[in-house]
Amino acid sequence: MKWDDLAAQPCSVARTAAVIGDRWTLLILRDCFLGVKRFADFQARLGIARSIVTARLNLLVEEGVLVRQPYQALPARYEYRLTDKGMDLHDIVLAIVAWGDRWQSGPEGPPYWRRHKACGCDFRPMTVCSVCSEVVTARDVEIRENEGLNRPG
Amino acid sequence: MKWDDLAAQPCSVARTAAVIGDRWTLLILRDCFLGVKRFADFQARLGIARSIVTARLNLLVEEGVLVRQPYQALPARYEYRLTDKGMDLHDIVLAIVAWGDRWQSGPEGPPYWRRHKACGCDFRPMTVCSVCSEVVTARDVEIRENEGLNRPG
DNA sequence: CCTTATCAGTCTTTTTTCGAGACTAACCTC
DNA sequence: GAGGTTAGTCTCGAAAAAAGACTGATAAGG
Repeated sequence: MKWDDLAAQPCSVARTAAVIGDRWTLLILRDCFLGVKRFADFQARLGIARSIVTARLNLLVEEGVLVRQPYQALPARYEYRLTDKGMDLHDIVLAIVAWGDRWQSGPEGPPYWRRHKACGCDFRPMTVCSVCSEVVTARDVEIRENEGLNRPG
Repeated sequence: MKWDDLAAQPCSVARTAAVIGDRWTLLILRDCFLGVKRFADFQARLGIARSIVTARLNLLVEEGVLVRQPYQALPARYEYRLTDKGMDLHDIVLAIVAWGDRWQSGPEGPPYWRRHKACGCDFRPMTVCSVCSEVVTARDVEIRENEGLNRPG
C-alpha cells in the first residue's frame, strides 16, 4: 500500500493519517496551535530543511487544514493560518499532549501547562461521551461496521 | 533533526510523535483497538510488507505500548497486546477517528459506528476540562511554559 | 509419509522518498 | 550597493519502504 491509497481507505484513521500521520506535520500543527504562522518561524523551530517545511505546509493547505494568506503585499509575504477544519484538530493535539505528559515526560514534569480560560484552572483533557457526558475508555466502546460500505476484506 | 532527537525534545507532542508519528504505527494501533493481536492479522489487514510490520511492532513493544506474549508453546507463537500505556492511547485514536469521520468521510457516512456501552447510544467523543467538565476548544486554552525546563531556543 | 497449510518472522533487491545544504529571487534598510 | 529578511526551489546522497522469496517449526489431510 502507498501513501495515496491510504486516503482512499474506508477508515477514518487511515484518512486522517494521510493528512497528519507524519512526524513533521504533527509538530507543525503543534506550532500552529502555539500561534506560529510564518514559514521562517516553522523552519527555525523545527530545525529541519526548508524543503520539508514547504512540502508539509503545502500538503496541509491542499487538505484544507491551513490557508496561505498574504499579510503584506510588497514584497509578497504569506502566513499560514488554521482553518475551521484545522482548528478541529485541537482535540487530537490535546490528546497527544496529554498522553505525552502522562507517559513520556521526565521527573521535571510536562514541558507546558495548559489552563482552561473559562474556569481558570490547569486541566487535563478528558474524553467523554457526547450523549451521557461520562468518561469513555477503550473498554466502554462497542464498534459496529457501517453496512452501507463495501469494505475490502 | 532525526527521529531519535525527537524523543529527547522537551515537548510532549514530539515525544509522542516519536512513538506513534507514523502512518503504519497509527493503523496498527487502530487494529489493536479493534481486537487484532497476531502478526499475520496485522500484516493481512494492512497489506504491507512483513518487514515493516515487524519493525513497527518491535518499536511499540520497546516503547511499552504493546507486550509480546506467547499464546502457545509448540510451535512458539506470540501475540501483541496493549499495555496500560497502550490502552491510554485510546483517547488519541478516538480523537483521530472523530476528526476523520467529520472531515474526511464521504456521503456514505463514517465507516464505523461507535456505541457507548454504558448509555447504549452511538456517540461522538468530546474533549472536556477535567476540572469544570466544560467542552474545551483551541480558543479556550492558555499555554504556559514549565519554567523548570531549560528549553532550546 | 508426503504434501500442503499455518504462523511468525528474516533477507534481499529494487524503488521511492527524505532531508541537508546550497542557491534564487524580490524587496527593504542603511 | 552591502547586507538583511522572507519565502521559497534545486540537487544529490542517504535512508526507508515495498515486494516478494526464503526459513523453520508444527499440524492437518490424504
